[in-house]
Amino acid sequence: MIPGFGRGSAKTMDVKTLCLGALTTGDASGYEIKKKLEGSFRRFYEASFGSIYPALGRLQDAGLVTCVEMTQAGKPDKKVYALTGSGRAYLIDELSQPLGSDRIRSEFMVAMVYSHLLPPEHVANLIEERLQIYDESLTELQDCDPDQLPPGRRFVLGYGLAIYQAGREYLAAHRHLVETERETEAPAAVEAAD
Amino acid sequence: MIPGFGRGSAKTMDVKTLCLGALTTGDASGYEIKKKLEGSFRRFYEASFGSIYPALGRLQDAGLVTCVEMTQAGKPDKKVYALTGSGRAYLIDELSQPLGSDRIRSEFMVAMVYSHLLPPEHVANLIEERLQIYDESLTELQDCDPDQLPPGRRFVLGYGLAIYQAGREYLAAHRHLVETERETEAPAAVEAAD
DNA sequence: TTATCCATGTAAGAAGTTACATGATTGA
DNA sequence: TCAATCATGTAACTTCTTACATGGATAA
Repeated sequence: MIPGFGRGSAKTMDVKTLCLGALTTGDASGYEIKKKLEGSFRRFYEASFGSIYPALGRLQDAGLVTCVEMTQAGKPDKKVYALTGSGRAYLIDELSQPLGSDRIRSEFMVAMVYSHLLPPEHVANLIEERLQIYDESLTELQDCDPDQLPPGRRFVLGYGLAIYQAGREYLAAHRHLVETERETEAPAAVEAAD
Repeated sequence: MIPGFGRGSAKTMDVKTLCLGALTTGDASGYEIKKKLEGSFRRFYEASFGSIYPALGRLQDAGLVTCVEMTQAGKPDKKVYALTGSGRAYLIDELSQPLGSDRIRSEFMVAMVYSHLLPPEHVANLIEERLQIYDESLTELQDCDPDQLPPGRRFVLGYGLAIYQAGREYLAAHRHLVETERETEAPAAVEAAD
Protein backbone atom coordinates (compact mmCIF):
# COMPACT_ATOMS: atom_id res chain seq x y z
CA MET A 1 0.00 0.00 0.00
CA ILE A 2 1.18 3.46 -0.82
CA PRO A 3 2.28 5.32 2.33
CA GLY A 4 -0.13 7.92 3.65
CA PHE A 5 -3.16 6.30 2.15
CA GLY A 6 -4.17 3.77 4.79
CA ARG A 7 -7.89 3.01 4.71
CA GLY A 8 -9.74 4.33 7.71
CA SER A 9 -6.56 5.72 9.19
CA ALA A 10 -6.98 8.40 11.83
CA LYS A 11 -5.03 10.90 9.76
CA THR A 12 -6.43 14.39 9.56
CA MET A 13 -7.53 16.07 6.39
CA ASP A 14 -4.92 17.61 4.23
CA VAL A 15 -4.49 19.13 0.82
CA LYS A 16 -5.14 15.74 -0.78
CA THR A 17 -8.63 15.73 0.69
CA LEU A 18 -9.22 19.23 -0.56
CA CYS A 19 -8.15 18.25 -4.05
CA LEU A 20 -10.41 15.22 -4.08
CA GLY A 21 -13.26 17.40 -2.88
CA ALA A 22 -12.63 19.99 -5.56
CA LEU A 23 -12.74 17.29 -8.20
CA THR A 24 -16.23 16.18 -7.13
CA THR A 25 -17.62 19.22 -8.94
CA GLY A 26 -15.79 18.48 -12.14
CA ASP A 27 -12.42 17.63 -13.64
CA ALA A 28 -9.76 20.25 -13.17
CA SER A 29 -6.08 21.02 -13.36
CA GLY A 30 -3.99 21.93 -10.35
CA TYR A 31 -4.25 25.55 -11.31
CA GLU A 32 -8.02 25.35 -11.55
CA ILE A 33 -8.28 23.52 -8.23
CA LYS A 34 -6.45 26.40 -6.61
CA LYS A 35 -9.04 28.73 -8.11
CA LYS A 36 -11.91 26.63 -6.84
CA LEU A 37 -10.40 26.61 -3.40
CA GLU A 38 -10.21 30.39 -3.44
CA GLY A 39 -13.98 30.69 -3.46
CA SER A 40 -16.09 31.40 -0.40
CA PHE A 41 -14.62 28.25 1.01
CA ARG A 42 -11.08 29.53 1.43
CA ARG A 43 -11.78 30.96 4.86
CA PHE A 44 -11.92 27.49 6.31
CA TYR A 45 -9.06 25.83 4.56
CA GLU A 46 -6.28 27.09 2.31
CA ALA A 47 -3.74 25.53 0.00
CA SER A 48 -0.88 26.80 -2.14
CA PHE A 49 0.49 25.48 -5.42
CA GLY A 50 3.46 24.13 -3.54
CA SER A 51 1.16 21.71 -1.78
CA ILE A 52 -1.46 21.14 -4.47
CA TYR A 53 0.84 19.89 -7.21
CA PRO A 54 2.64 17.31 -5.09
CA ALA A 55 -0.71 16.24 -3.63
CA LEU A 56 -2.12 15.57 -7.10
CA GLY A 57 0.92 13.53 -7.99
CA ARG A 58 0.50 11.36 -4.95
CA LEU A 59 -3.22 10.98 -5.56
CA GLN A 60 -2.47 9.79 -9.05
CA ASP A 61 0.13 7.30 -7.79
CA ALA A 62 -2.50 5.95 -5.45
CA GLY A 63 -5.07 5.62 -8.23
CA LEU A 64 -7.49 8.05 -6.63
CA VAL A 65 -7.39 10.37 -9.60
CA THR A 66 -6.54 10.00 -13.26
CA CYS A 67 -4.75 12.53 -15.36
CA VAL A 68 -5.01 13.61 -18.97
CA GLU A 69 -2.61 16.07 -20.52
CA MET A 70 -4.25 18.73 -22.66
CA THR A 71 -2.67 21.06 -25.15
CA GLN A 72 -4.26 24.46 -25.51
CA ALA A 73 -4.06 27.19 -28.12
CA GLY A 74 -2.24 30.22 -26.78
CA LYS A 75 -1.92 28.79 -23.31
CA PRO A 76 0.46 26.37 -21.66
CA ASP A 77 -0.38 22.70 -21.60
CA LYS A 78 -2.34 21.54 -18.62
CA LYS A 79 -2.95 18.33 -16.78
CA VAL A 80 -6.59 17.70 -16.15
CA TYR A 81 -7.35 15.43 -13.24
CA ALA A 82 -10.48 13.39 -12.68
CA LEU A 83 -11.77 11.57 -9.63
CA THR A 84 -11.84 7.77 -9.86
CA GLY A 85 -14.29 5.51 -8.09
CA SER A 86 -11.81 4.69 -5.40
CA GLY A 87 -10.95 8.37 -5.11
CA ARG A 88 -14.56 9.13 -4.37
CA ALA A 89 -14.73 6.28 -1.89
CA TYR A 90 -11.56 7.47 -0.23
CA LEU A 91 -12.93 10.99 0.13
CA ILE A 92 -16.15 9.73 1.68
CA ASP A 93 -14.17 7.51 3.99
CA GLU A 94 -12.05 10.40 5.11
CA LEU A 95 -15.02 12.67 5.66
CA SER A 96 -16.52 9.93 7.81
CA GLN A 97 -13.56 9.80 10.17
CA PRO A 98 -13.78 11.68 13.46
CA LEU A 99 -13.19 15.32 12.60
CA GLY A 100 -10.34 17.27 14.10
CA SER A 101 -11.30 20.32 16.08
CA ASP A 102 -11.24 23.75 14.52
CA ARG A 103 -7.96 25.55 14.65
CA ILE A 104 -7.80 29.28 14.65
CA ARG A 105 -4.60 31.19 14.50
CA SER A 106 -5.19 34.87 15.00
CA GLU A 107 -2.23 37.17 15.36
CA PHE A 108 -4.70 39.98 15.81
CA MET A 109 -6.12 38.38 18.94
CA VAL A 110 -2.65 37.84 20.33
CA ALA A 111 -1.92 41.51 19.76
CA MET A 112 -5.16 42.42 21.52
CA VAL A 113 -4.24 40.37 24.55
CA TYR A 114 -1.06 42.41 24.85
CA SER A 115 -2.56 45.67 23.62
CA HIS A 116 -1.64 47.40 26.88
CA LEU A 117 1.99 47.16 25.79
CA LEU A 118 1.33 49.11 22.60
CA PRO A 119 0.69 52.81 21.94
CA PRO A 120 -3.08 53.42 22.00
CA GLU A 121 -3.03 55.05 18.58
CA HIS A 122 -1.40 51.96 17.15
CA VAL A 123 -4.11 49.80 18.70
CA ALA A 124 -6.73 52.11 17.23
CA ASN A 125 -5.14 51.63 13.82
CA LEU A 126 -5.22 47.88 14.22
CA ILE A 127 -8.90 48.02 15.08
CA GLU A 128 -9.68 50.21 12.10
CA GLU A 129 -7.79 47.86 9.81
CA ARG A 130 -9.61 44.91 11.20
CA LEU A 131 -13.02 46.53 10.77
CA GLN A 132 -12.12 47.19 7.17
CA ILE A 133 -11.12 43.58 6.65
CA TYR A 134 -14.42 42.47 8.12
CA ASP A 135 -16.32 44.83 5.85
CA GLU A 136 -14.50 43.62 2.79
CA SER A 137 -15.12 40.01 3.70
CA LEU A 138 -18.77 40.67 4.39
CA THR A 139 -19.23 42.47 1.09
CA GLU A 140 -17.54 39.63 -0.72
CA LEU A 141 -19.71 37.03 0.95
CA GLN A 142 -22.88 39.04 0.41
CA ASP A 143 -22.10 39.25 -3.28
CA CYS A 144 -22.47 35.48 -3.58
CA ASP A 145 -25.90 34.34 -4.58
CA PRO A 146 -26.77 31.55 -2.16
CA ASP A 147 -29.51 30.22 -4.41
CA GLN A 148 -26.94 29.28 -7.00
CA LEU A 149 -24.98 27.21 -4.53
CA PRO A 150 -25.52 23.61 -3.47
CA PRO A 151 -26.75 23.28 0.13
CA GLY A 152 -23.36 22.48 1.61
CA ARG A 153 -21.78 25.59 0.23
CA ARG A 154 -24.80 27.68 1.05
CA PHE A 155 -24.52 26.48 4.62
CA VAL A 156 -20.85 27.36 4.85
CA LEU A 157 -21.40 30.72 3.19
CA GLY A 158 -24.10 31.58 5.71
CA TYR A 159 -21.90 30.43 8.52
CA GLY A 160 -19.12 32.72 7.38
CA LEU A 161 -21.53 35.62 7.17
CA ALA A 162 -22.88 34.96 10.66
CA ILE A 163 -19.40 34.76 12.16
CA TYR A 164 -18.05 37.84 10.44
CA GLN A 165 -21.13 39.85 11.30
CA ALA A 166 -20.87 38.88 14.95
CA GLY A 167 -17.14 39.59 14.97
CA ARG A 168 -17.58 42.98 13.39
CA GLU A 169 -20.31 43.98 15.78
CA TYR A 170 -18.36 42.88 18.80
CA LEU A 171 -15.29 44.72 17.65
CA ALA A 172 -17.18 47.96 17.05
CA ALA A 173 -19.00 47.73 20.37
CA HIS A 174 -16.03 46.79 22.55
CA ARG A 175 -13.00 48.39 20.99
CA HIS A 176 -12.85 50.83 23.88
CA LEU A 177 -11.62 47.98 26.07
CA VAL A 178 -8.29 47.89 24.26
CA GLU A 179 -8.06 51.52 23.21
CA THR A 180 -7.57 52.91 26.70
CA GLU A 181 -4.35 54.02 28.30
CA ARG A 182 -1.06 52.31 27.70
CA GLU A 183 0.77 50.77 30.60
CA THR A 184 2.82 53.66 32.02
CA GLU A 185 5.82 51.74 33.31
CA ALA A 186 8.49 52.30 30.65
CA PRO A 187 11.31 49.76 30.75
CA ALA A 188 13.16 51.47 27.90
CA ALA A 189 16.24 49.25 28.22
CA VAL A 190 16.96 48.67 24.54
CA GLU A 191 20.05 46.53 24.57
CA ALA A 192 18.96 45.00 21.32
CA ALA A 193 19.69 41.41 20.40
CA ASP A 194 21.46 42.55 17.26
CA MET B 1 23.15 37.85 15.25
CA ILE B 2 21.33 34.73 16.31
CA PRO B 3 19.26 33.39 13.41
CA GLY B 4 15.53 34.00 13.59
CA PHE B 5 15.81 37.02 15.80
CA GLY B 6 16.33 39.84 13.33
CA ARG B 7 15.02 43.17 14.55
CA GLY B 8 11.94 44.33 12.73
CA SER B 9 11.94 41.29 10.53
CA ALA B 10 8.69 40.50 8.74
CA LYS B 11 8.48 37.08 10.37
CA THR B 12 5.15 36.01 11.70
CA MET B 13 4.42 35.29 15.30
CA ASP B 14 5.38 31.92 16.60
CA VAL B 15 5.67 30.04 19.84
CA LYS B 16 8.54 32.29 20.91
CA THR B 17 6.21 35.28 20.85
CA LEU B 18 3.66 33.38 22.86
CA CYS B 19 6.26 32.49 25.47
CA LEU B 20 7.43 36.07 25.76
CA GLY B 21 3.85 37.20 26.12
CA ALA B 22 3.14 34.63 28.79
CA LEU B 23 6.15 35.85 30.75
CA THR B 24 4.82 39.43 30.85
CA THR B 25 2.42 38.34 33.57
CA GLY B 26 5.11 36.75 35.70
CA ASP B 27 8.06 34.38 35.65
CA ALA B 28 7.23 30.83 34.74
CA SER B 29 8.60 27.46 33.71
CA GLY B 30 7.85 25.87 30.37
CA TYR B 31 5.27 23.70 32.00
CA GLU B 32 3.57 26.70 33.57
CA ILE B 33 3.63 28.62 30.29
CA LYS B 34 1.73 25.78 28.68
CA LYS B 35 -0.86 26.10 31.44
CA LYS B 36 -1.16 29.83 30.94
CA LEU B 37 -1.65 29.31 27.23
CA GLU B 38 -4.45 26.89 27.93
CA GLY B 39 -6.64 29.63 29.36
CA SER B 40 -9.41 31.39 27.46
CA PHE B 41 -6.72 32.39 25.07
CA ARG B 42 -6.03 28.96 23.62
CA ARG B 43 -8.75 29.26 21.04
CA PHE B 44 -6.68 31.71 19.10
CA TYR B 45 -3.26 30.19 19.36
CA GLU B 46 -1.97 26.87 20.62
CA ALA B 47 1.40 25.42 21.51
CA SER B 48 2.67 22.04 22.64
CA PHE B 49 5.61 21.15 24.89
CA GLY B 50 7.50 20.03 21.86
CA SER B 51 7.56 23.60 20.62
CA ILE B 52 7.64 25.47 23.93
CA TYR B 53 10.80 23.93 25.36
CA PRO B 54 12.95 24.49 22.28
CA ALA B 55 11.52 28.01 21.97
CA LEU B 56 12.57 28.87 25.53
CA GLY B 57 16.05 27.57 24.87
CA ARG B 58 16.38 29.78 21.82
CA LEU B 59 14.99 32.79 23.67
CA GLN B 60 17.59 32.26 26.36
CA ASP B 61 20.38 32.00 23.81
CA ALA B 62 19.22 35.32 22.38
CA GLY B 63 19.16 36.97 25.78
CA LEU B 64 15.43 37.65 25.66
CA VAL B 65 14.77 35.62 28.78
CA THR B 66 16.85 34.52 31.73
CA CYS B 67 16.58 31.20 33.45
CA VAL B 68 16.94 30.04 37.06
CA GLU B 69 16.83 26.40 38.03
CA MET B 70 14.71 25.68 41.08
CA THR B 71 14.62 22.56 43.20
CA GLN B 72 11.30 21.68 44.75
CA ALA B 73 10.24 19.39 47.58
CA GLY B 74 8.32 16.38 46.27
CA LYS B 75 8.34 17.67 42.71
CA PRO B 76 10.83 17.61 39.88
CA ASP B 77 13.23 20.48 39.45
CA LYS B 78 12.05 23.25 37.23
CA LYS B 79 13.55 26.03 35.18
CA VAL B 80 11.92 29.35 35.81
CA TYR B 81 12.22 31.85 33.01
CA ALA B 82 11.98 35.63 33.27
CA LEU B 83 11.61 38.30 30.63
CA THR B 84 14.59 40.61 30.15
CA GLY B 85 14.42 44.23 29.02
CA SER B 86 15.34 43.29 25.50
CA GLY B 87 12.83 40.44 25.61
CA ARG B 88 10.10 42.91 26.41
CA ALA B 89 11.32 45.26 23.68
CA TYR B 90 11.43 42.38 21.23
CA LEU B 91 7.87 41.38 22.07
CA ILE B 92 6.62 44.93 21.58
CA ASP B 93 8.50 45.15 18.33
CA GLU B 94 6.94 41.95 17.11
CA LEU B 95 3.44 42.98 18.09
CA SER B 96 4.00 46.21 16.18
CA GLN B 97 4.76 44.44 12.91
CA PRO B 98 1.98 44.07 10.35
CA LEU B 99 -0.21 41.26 11.59
CA GLY B 100 -0.80 38.16 9.55
CA SER B 101 -4.39 37.42 8.64
CA ASP B 102 -6.44 35.01 10.69
CA ARG B 103 -6.19 31.42 9.71
CA ILE B 104 -8.97 29.02 10.32
CA ARG B 105 -8.75 25.36 9.66
CA SER B 106 -12.07 23.67 10.11
CA GLU B 107 -12.45 20.05 9.12
CA PHE B 108 -16.08 20.36 10.15
CA MET B 109 -16.71 23.00 7.52
CA VAL B 110 -15.00 20.90 4.88
CA ALA B 111 -17.25 18.01 5.82
CA MET B 112 -20.28 20.29 5.57
CA VAL B 113 -19.32 21.40 2.07
CA TYR B 114 -19.37 17.75 1.03
CA SER B 115 -22.22 16.71 3.32
CA HIS B 116 -24.27 15.58 0.33
CA LEU B 117 -21.80 12.71 -0.05
CA LEU B 118 -22.49 11.42 3.45
CA PRO B 119 -25.45 9.55 4.95
CA PRO B 120 -27.89 12.12 6.41
CA GLU B 121 -27.86 10.43 9.80
CA HIS B 122 -24.11 10.78 9.93
CA VAL B 123 -24.41 14.47 9.11
CA ALA B 124 -27.00 14.82 11.85
CA ASN B 125 -24.57 13.25 14.28
CA LEU B 126 -21.84 15.66 13.27
CA ILE B 127 -24.18 18.58 13.84
CA GLU B 128 -25.19 17.29 17.25
CA GLU B 129 -21.56 16.83 18.22
CA ARG B 130 -20.72 20.30 17.05
CA LEU B 131 -23.59 21.86 19.00
CA GLN B 132 -22.32 20.10 22.09
CA ILE B 133 -18.81 21.41 21.52
CA TYR B 134 -20.21 24.92 21.18
CA ASP B 135 -22.19 24.54 24.39
CA GLU B 136 -19.18 23.29 26.28
CA SER B 137 -17.04 26.12 24.99
CA LEU B 138 -19.71 28.67 25.83
CA THR B 139 -20.13 27.32 29.34
CA GLU B 140 -16.41 27.40 29.86
CA LEU B 141 -16.12 30.96 28.63
CA GLN B 142 -19.12 32.08 30.66
CA ASP B 143 -17.53 30.67 33.78
CA CYS B 144 -14.69 33.18 33.48
CA ASP B 145 -15.22 36.35 35.45
CA PRO B 146 -14.40 39.17 33.03
CA ASP B 147 -13.97 41.67 35.85
CA GLN B 148 -10.97 39.75 37.09
CA LEU B 149 -9.25 39.93 33.73
CA PRO B 150 -7.13 42.73 32.30
CA PRO B 151 -8.84 44.58 29.40
CA GLY B 152 -7.00 42.72 26.66
CA ARG B 153 -8.09 39.34 27.92
CA ARG B 154 -11.57 40.58 28.66
CA PHE B 155 -11.80 41.75 25.08
CA VAL B 156 -10.66 38.42 23.69
CA LEU B 157 -12.94 36.51 26.03
CA GLY B 158 -15.92 38.55 24.89
CA TYR B 159 -14.93 38.07 21.30
CA GLY B 160 -14.84 34.32 21.77
CA LEU B 161 -18.25 34.38 23.38
CA ALA B 162 -19.71 36.48 20.56
CA ILE B 163 -18.31 34.19 17.89
CA TYR B 164 -19.37 30.95 19.53
CA GLN B 165 -22.82 32.27 20.24
CA ALA B 166 -23.28 33.35 16.64
CA GLY B 167 -21.90 30.03 15.40
CA ARG B 168 -24.17 28.05 17.62
CA GLU B 169 -27.24 29.98 16.63
CA TYR B 170 -26.48 29.70 12.95
CA LEU B 171 -25.90 26.01 13.24
CA ALA B 172 -29.15 25.39 15.07
CA ALA B 173 -31.13 27.55 12.65
CA HIS B 174 -29.68 26.23 9.40
CA ARG B 175 -28.76 22.63 10.02
CA HIS B 176 -31.63 21.57 7.79
CA LEU B 177 -29.59 22.76 4.81
CA VAL B 178 -27.15 19.90 5.23
CA GLU B 179 -29.44 17.31 6.78
CA THR B 180 -31.54 16.77 3.69
CA GLU B 181 -31.36 13.88 1.29
CA ARG B 182 -28.14 12.28 0.26
CA GLU B 183 -27.07 12.51 -3.32
CA THR B 184 -28.46 9.39 -4.95
CA GLU B 185 -26.24 8.98 -7.96
CA ALA B 186 -23.10 10.49 -9.31
CA PRO B 187 -24.69 13.56 -10.90
CA ALA B 188 -24.24 14.28 -14.56
CA ALA B 189 -21.70 17.05 -14.82
CA VAL B 190 -23.37 20.01 -13.21
CA GLU B 191 -20.46 22.36 -12.85
CA ALA B 192 -21.27 24.00 -9.57
CA ALA B 193 -19.94 27.41 -8.73
CA ASP B 194 -17.48 27.63 -5.89
C1' DT C 1 6.63 47.92 -21.68
C1' DT C 2 5.12 46.25 -17.85
C1' DA C 3 2.21 43.46 -15.45
C1' DT C 4 -0.91 39.75 -15.15
C1' DC C 5 -2.74 35.47 -16.52
C1' DC C 6 -1.92 31.01 -17.71
C1' DA C 7 0.52 26.63 -16.14
C1' DT C 8 3.62 23.13 -13.73
C1' DG C 9 6.82 21.84 -10.82
C1' DT C 10 11.00 21.53 -7.34
C1' DA C 11 13.87 22.58 -3.40
C1' DA C 12 14.77 24.44 0.84
C1' DG C 13 13.28 25.48 4.95
C1' DA C 14 9.93 26.88 8.63
C1' DA C 15 7.15 25.43 12.19
C1' DG C 16 4.97 22.50 14.61
C1' DT C 17 3.02 17.79 16.30
C1' DT C 18 3.45 13.24 18.22
C1' DA C 19 5.68 9.89 20.47
C1' DC C 20 9.13 8.63 23.33
C1' DA C 21 12.26 8.64 27.48
C1' DT C 22 12.43 9.43 32.45
C1' DG C 23 10.67 9.35 37.08
C1' DA C 24 8.90 10.93 41.80
C1' DT C 25 4.47 12.06 44.13
C1' DT C 26 -0.24 12.20 45.17
C1' DG C 27 -5.04 11.19 45.15
C1' DA C 28 -9.00 8.07 44.08
C1' DT D 1 -3.25 0.01 41.87
C1' DC D 2 -4.12 3.08 38.51
C1' DA D 3 -4.17 7.41 36.83
C1' DA D 4 -2.95 12.04 36.96
C1' DT D 5 0.17 15.84 38.03
C1' DC D 6 4.54 17.70 37.85
C1' DA D 7 8.57 18.45 34.88
C1' DT D 8 12.03 18.59 30.88
C1' DG D 9 13.60 17.39 26.81
C1' DT D 10 14.73 14.99 22.08
C1' DA D 11 13.93 12.85 17.63
C1' DA D 12 11.37 11.68 13.93
C1' DC D 13 8.11 13.08 11.21
C1' DT D 14 4.42 15.74 8.78
C1' DT D 15 2.81 19.42 6.56
C1' DC D 16 2.87 23.41 4.37
C1' DT D 17 4.90 27.87 2.64
C1' DT D 18 8.10 30.54 0.00
C1' DA D 19 11.00 31.22 -3.43
C1' DC D 20 12.69 29.85 -7.54
C1' DA D 21 12.79 28.22 -12.48
C1' DT D 22 10.44 28.54 -16.91
C1' DG D 23 7.99 30.90 -20.53
C1' DG D 24 4.24 32.21 -24.02
C1' DA D 25 0.00 35.24 -24.46
C1' DT D 26 -2.51 39.17 -23.61
C1' DA D 27 -4.16 43.48 -21.79
C1' DA D 28 -3.20 48.16 -19.86
